[in-house]
Amino acid sequence: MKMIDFGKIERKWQKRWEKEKAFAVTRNQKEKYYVLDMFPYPSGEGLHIGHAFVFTLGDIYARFKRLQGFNVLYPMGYDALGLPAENAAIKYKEHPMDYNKRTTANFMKQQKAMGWSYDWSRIVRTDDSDFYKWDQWIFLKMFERGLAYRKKSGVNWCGKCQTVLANEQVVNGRCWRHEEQEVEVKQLEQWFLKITDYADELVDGLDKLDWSERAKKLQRNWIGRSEGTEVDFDVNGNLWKVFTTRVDTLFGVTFLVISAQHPELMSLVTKEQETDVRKFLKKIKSTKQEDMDKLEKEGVFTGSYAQHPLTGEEIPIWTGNFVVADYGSGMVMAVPGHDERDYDFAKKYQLEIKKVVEADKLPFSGYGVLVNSEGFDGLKSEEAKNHITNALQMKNLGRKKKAFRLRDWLISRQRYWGTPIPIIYCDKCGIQTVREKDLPVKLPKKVEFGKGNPLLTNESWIKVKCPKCSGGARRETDTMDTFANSSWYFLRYTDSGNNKRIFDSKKANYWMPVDFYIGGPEHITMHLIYARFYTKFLRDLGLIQIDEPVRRYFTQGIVHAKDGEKMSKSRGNVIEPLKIIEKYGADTLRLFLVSVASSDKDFNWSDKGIEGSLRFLMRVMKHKWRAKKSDERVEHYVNKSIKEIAEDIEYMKYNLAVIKLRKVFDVIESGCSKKDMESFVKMLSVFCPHVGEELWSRFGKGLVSKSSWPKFDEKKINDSIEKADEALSKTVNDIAHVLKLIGKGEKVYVYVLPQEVKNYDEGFLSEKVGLPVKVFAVNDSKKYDPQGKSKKVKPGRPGIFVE
RNA sequence: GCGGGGAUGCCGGAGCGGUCAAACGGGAUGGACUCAAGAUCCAUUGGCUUAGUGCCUACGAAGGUUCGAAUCCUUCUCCCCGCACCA
Repeated sequence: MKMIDFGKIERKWQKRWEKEKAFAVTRNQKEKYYVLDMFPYPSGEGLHIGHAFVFTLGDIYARFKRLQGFNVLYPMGYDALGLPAENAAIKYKEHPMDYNKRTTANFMKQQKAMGWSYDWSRIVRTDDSDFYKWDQWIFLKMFERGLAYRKKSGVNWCGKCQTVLANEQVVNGRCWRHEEQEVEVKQLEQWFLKITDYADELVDGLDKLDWSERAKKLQRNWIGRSEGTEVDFDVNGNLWKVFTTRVDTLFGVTFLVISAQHPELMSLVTKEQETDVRKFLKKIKSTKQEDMDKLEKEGVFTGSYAQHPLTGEEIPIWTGNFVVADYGSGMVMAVPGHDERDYDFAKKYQLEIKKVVEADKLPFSGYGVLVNSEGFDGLKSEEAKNHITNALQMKNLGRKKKAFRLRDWLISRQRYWGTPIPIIYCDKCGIQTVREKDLPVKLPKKVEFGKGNPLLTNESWIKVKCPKCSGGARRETDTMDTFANSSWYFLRYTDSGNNKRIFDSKKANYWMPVDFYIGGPEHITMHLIYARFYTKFLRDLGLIQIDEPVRRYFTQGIVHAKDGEKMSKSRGNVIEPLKIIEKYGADTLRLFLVSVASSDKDFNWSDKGIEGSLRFLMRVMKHKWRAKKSDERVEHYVNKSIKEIAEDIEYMKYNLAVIKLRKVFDVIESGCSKKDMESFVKMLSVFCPHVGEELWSRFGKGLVSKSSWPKFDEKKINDSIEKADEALSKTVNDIAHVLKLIGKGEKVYVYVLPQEVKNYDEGFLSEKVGLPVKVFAVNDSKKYDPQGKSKKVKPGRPGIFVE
């Protein structure tokens, strides 16, 4: 049997699509639909199987929407700036710029080999200064509005990356890129973006998004909004703010604790306590980040006292290792009677414990009825919160307040291959922004790698005139976090060639928001938070009208190796898409990837499985497509599958869609109308576009990729046909069963109800059973029925006699 | 600790109140074709039983709701994933 040369067919159609720019789109009257795959980092390794999977998911959806008549924007680009590129380049002793050019070309070639239907005319790459110019522009706009600022604080430093990291890039105290690398906290002055200004909106906006509950929950957790009260405590005439979610326990406060990392800590420390406090701070500094979470609560008295805002009592202020410095105000009120942590601390240092909520046993951290709380006794915790906050408000010593776990985004990176931060330091004028007309600040090509930030090695790039006084000044050598680029690239696609503006608002407003975005779950608390922040900011600049960049976010599963293990070079179980394409063809790979499991679930690679997909495509390709009239049965199956497959695709149940596709093929294989053939090929083409085009070219006009999704006729869907089919195959089984029991037979007689005779084709039965089969209607007076089997006949269940 | 997601036949994986001994794929077994192999096609693939039937046991474990549960509820066990002294 001859193998079909899928490679040849695939190259032929890929060329054709390219030549005709089949998937390039512009704004038009049709309803738009924006499908987006996360732009990849163009690694030198090329496409991996994960890419093959996700991008196939997106491509199928984009093709489907296109056939449905939408004006589909489905772009592609390269997240080419960033540490991996720089590290890879260092490793291969090649400049990142050259390295990227090479790897991107290779990447693109592989993507084309997969048959993905991108609008290649809109390609965006972040290492192009035409792109990152706008990163810088956004930064300037943020700076103007006070959203980009420089601050000295404890920041996460990864020794392997040789740069600081954002909060989001620290996983369990380790670098997100180096599992083995513990993150160090360094006190450094760095650039931050004030994402916290949008924290509230970032939480509220989630409600209207079509994201999985899981994804929304993750973001909510990450932003971590809690609503409470800010209470002012007077310390020697200065008001110190304290955030609490439990003001109802305000009368149970017996001490305050200020974070040991609080910048103002020393101003509270009295002379007598100074030695103790310093000793304590020293001890804390020497503990590793890693051990921090297992640490016992410890603290030292500062010597200062605060005044209770309602009772006027003197409350000692301690400093402790368990208070987070940059959450709330870095100082907490301790209510040992109703908080376990405070209780432990109070026990350890013999501090007073008060009961202010009725409870059998302390500590009790639940809600209840207030006691020992002056005029608030008898109130329930929930109502007491409001009453006490009001009381504080009257004295102007407290107010409602929301606190967030989200921190401002640290975007400085001490590395070369990122967007230069457009800032100039002048000894005379201080921090100056680069003038808009001087953008982009291009990365200098000449730098030395290997010792700290490479940008520091190009003095002539660093030296610059101050934009204000024209005196000697120096450029900022930090570059931006790579996530800055990905925070808005989807907007650039809407007008990627624009060299005057970041994008044309009309175009962006037409295409945005992204209707369907596919990516991994790991991006929910990084990329997707940043992207939402940037979008809101650009909206506030008046550039776009939308509030949210992504309407529907779909998280795909992970492709594991055969045994369920992680794919890795060291294990030698890596599946390379290109090799698979060579062996089986891209369509087979595509089909296999989406038919194993539901797209949101992880699944394991299987060599057997892919052969199953190949077998199916071979069968389809070898089939002699000749049109004849479709009977009722064929029409039923075809129409039903058109309906159901569309639903399955819509809900990303590609695996189920494929099953149905296989089923229709079983039915139409024995012959169908031209229209039904076309319907099948159209549906198939979404999953296997090359095979689709090839078949289409035999009987359709133009490209199947640009045809339309078949329409189904509800009236042709007739489930009783399916029932009759089931009854028929049951009968075949029954006959086989009987034959098995009696050993052998020569002739089979089947007795059916008169109205069902048409469902039982003698030829079909004979073929399946392998013996001559004679069908009689039960009311046929001339029937041959020596054992009276026709008397047992029921609807859908014929009588059988074998002799 | 908090929150989320899982556990289905030899395997992968559908199903998410009846039509379920459970789609589809893979594997295995038997058969057809063939000199043979491969490919292809057909049948079987929980147990017992029977001229096509009937029964039993099954969807992590144990209970419960229901006329009826793989599907709903409760508890438990195990796995995966987020956050984690956030006041």
